[in-house]
Amino acid sequence: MMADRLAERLAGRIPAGAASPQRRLAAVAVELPDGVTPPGTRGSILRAALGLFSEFGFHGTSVRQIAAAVGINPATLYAHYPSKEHVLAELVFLGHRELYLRLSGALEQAGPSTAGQLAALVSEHALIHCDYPLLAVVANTELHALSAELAGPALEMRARCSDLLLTVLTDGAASGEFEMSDPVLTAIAIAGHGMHIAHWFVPGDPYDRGQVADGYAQLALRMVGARA
Amino acid sequence: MMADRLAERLAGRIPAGAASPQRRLAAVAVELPDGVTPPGTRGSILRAALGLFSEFGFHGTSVRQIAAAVGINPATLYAHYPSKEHVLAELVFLGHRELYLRLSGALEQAGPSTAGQLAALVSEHALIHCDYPLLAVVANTELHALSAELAGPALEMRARCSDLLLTVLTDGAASGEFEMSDPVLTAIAIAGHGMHIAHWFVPGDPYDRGQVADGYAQLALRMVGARA
DNA sequence: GTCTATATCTTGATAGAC
DNA sequence: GTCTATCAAGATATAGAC
Repeated sequence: MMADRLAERLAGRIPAGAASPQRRLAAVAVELPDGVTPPGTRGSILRAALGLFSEFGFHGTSVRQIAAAVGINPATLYAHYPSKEHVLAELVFLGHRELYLRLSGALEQAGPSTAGQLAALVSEHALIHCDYPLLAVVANTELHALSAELAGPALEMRARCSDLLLTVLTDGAASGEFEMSDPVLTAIAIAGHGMHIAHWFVPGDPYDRGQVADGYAQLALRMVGARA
Repeated sequence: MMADRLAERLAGRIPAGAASPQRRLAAVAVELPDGVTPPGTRGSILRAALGLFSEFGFHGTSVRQIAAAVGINPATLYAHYPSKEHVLAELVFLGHRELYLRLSGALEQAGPSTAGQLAALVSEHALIHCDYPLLAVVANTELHALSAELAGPALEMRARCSDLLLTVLTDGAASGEFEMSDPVLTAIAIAGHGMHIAHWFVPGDPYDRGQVADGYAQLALRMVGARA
């Protein structure tokens, strides 16, 4: 089976790449969605912080490390951001906004069947976590390091994303297209899949993004008891 | 629907308890498995560190904070542990060992049908995350803060746990009891459910631990295409 | 905007009395 | 085992020259 290597990697017996087996995520490429990276040094700071925060966490990363990764003096960072926390806040918000935009876009393009809508939602959810695993890990696991004020805008986006999924599930249950013993528990389980992907996915090893999206969409349809 | 409050909480509109909505986990009770807590001050340190690490992370918690929570002088901690990292290492290992012990125990008590074995494994996996959410969060999200040497024993336990699940899934696929397009991807998705529970579960709000275990077992059986 | 230099504070960990 | 006292390093952030 081609996926044997992945099973071994997930069991911790094969580290992804040359890294240690207890890394927080398997991916390495530092990438931000198109059109959202600020120009110049500000953007460089954001990308460097993304790489470091995803690997070592917010509290495990110092301003000096970020500056060194960018190739600037630590003091220069403060010409672009008022604090280290504000750098994290921008990343966390970017991640959540991108998620909402892509999920709502996918839902708009889906047809009228709730099964199709669910598949579109779950596929897109998987794809964004394949495309931006570092951003997803930072947005999700470092959100708690923000003050309530700085976390607020991201939480608003998160709430909207939850609503999208829950609406599709309850619609499907109401129309009889789905058959679930507990729509909320099912929604929770499906929503958890995306974040998990960000931790283990490495492009083409052994799956590509499309295979992951299809696989999880199929699983979700089974979970909701969609009539085949 | 009774679970509406949970949906609202997960969307971030109702914080669990009085805490901030961006907490890393919803639970609050600091608990360690029976018979594993060291006696005296060493045990108090472990419990205090568990509460703080789960909330603020390893790098977000200082030795002084741990000592203050225990009611001892910071220097006293070093009479029981050689470093802060060693406190974390003990927690991480305890969590992983407990998981392996309970999973393998559940599997031994299950009958010969692979569907029953899967249900037993998934139920137990859910239950332990309901019972010890703080320990689960620390064991999983702070493992990366350990050196390779200190993380090793926990990783060994983790590998064994992965094997248990993957064996049941491939057995079920071989016997025809299950029907999956991709057993590895399915195993990954099912394994991810447990950790997720540790983040959102609060006893009785609105589910009790048994309902969560049953719900996830049912979902897993659907995911593997078990013949009803 | 970027730098040098530094203020101020907190950190993990140790020495040594009791 | 627990304390007081403290060290040395690293943290975030600022002042001010260019």
